[in-house]
Amino acid sequence: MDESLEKEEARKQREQLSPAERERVEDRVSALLDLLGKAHTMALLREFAFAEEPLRFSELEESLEISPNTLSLRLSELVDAGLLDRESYDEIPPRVEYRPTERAEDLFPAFGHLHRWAVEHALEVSPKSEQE
Amino acid sequence: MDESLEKEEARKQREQLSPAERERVEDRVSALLDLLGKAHTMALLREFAFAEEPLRFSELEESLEISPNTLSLRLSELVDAGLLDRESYDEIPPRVEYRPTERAEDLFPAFGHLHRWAVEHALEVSPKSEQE
DNA sequence: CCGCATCCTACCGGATACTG
DNA sequence: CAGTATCCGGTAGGATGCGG
Repeated sequence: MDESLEKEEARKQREQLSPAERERVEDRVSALLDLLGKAHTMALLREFAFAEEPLRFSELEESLEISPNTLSLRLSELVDAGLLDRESYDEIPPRVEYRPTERAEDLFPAFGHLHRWAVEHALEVSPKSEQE
Repeated sequence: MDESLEKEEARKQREQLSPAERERVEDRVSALLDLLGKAHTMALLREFAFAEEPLRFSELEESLEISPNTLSLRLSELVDAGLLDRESYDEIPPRVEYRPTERAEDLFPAFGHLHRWAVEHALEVSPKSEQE
């Protein structure tokens, strides 16, 4: 079975890290998934993943259906997390632009992986007798 | 720039899917991250990712610090999602074993990707005056 | 040993109205 | 335009105790 092989490799990868490092990394992953698991975060990042242009508050507010309250919160979380850069121009009317950081760009391929997984597998949310 | 290249590829990948399919896939990813973002879920799956043996309720209850209530909930969510199989043996004392499904095994490499990302990048949880 | 039932609290996220 | 302020219902998840 090459499941075992993959597992082996994962294990090796993992053991190359010192226990302290390993914990730090695992905490990071948890923190990341914690963030990604919040409402709209993925949808938000998807917008940025496929946009060439920086995006503005009201653009996002429209294209996703999300209350300004929550949008504001999510955006600042993502900025704090270092996944988005926020640039505000002091004009009238005010203009604020968000763009993904390199760190976020590095993350997008990982989404690709999840995306690929999702093409073939789904979580069984609907208890019908459909898959496999 | 090969960021653009990656983005290009992602875009292509994405456009090969019909709009309907695309939405289904994106919903799946969201559902997945929704689940993974919940408390303890990642820690739980990590246990299974590195275990050769099936795991039992009380093992998990100890190795992670999690109330039986929540553990039970998470486990059944994962079972419902088709990521874990639950096998209960009618013995005395009762024995229940959980093991990852193939679908979960297919997911673990994606974790590897996130793991690798986390080795080099962290979310900036400690924001001081270090940017700009 | 496994894990559900119950209770209880904290926080999340939506709606709406308002300000620089 | 880009948010903040306020209110409020829903739910997540910890603690505890009991049942199979």
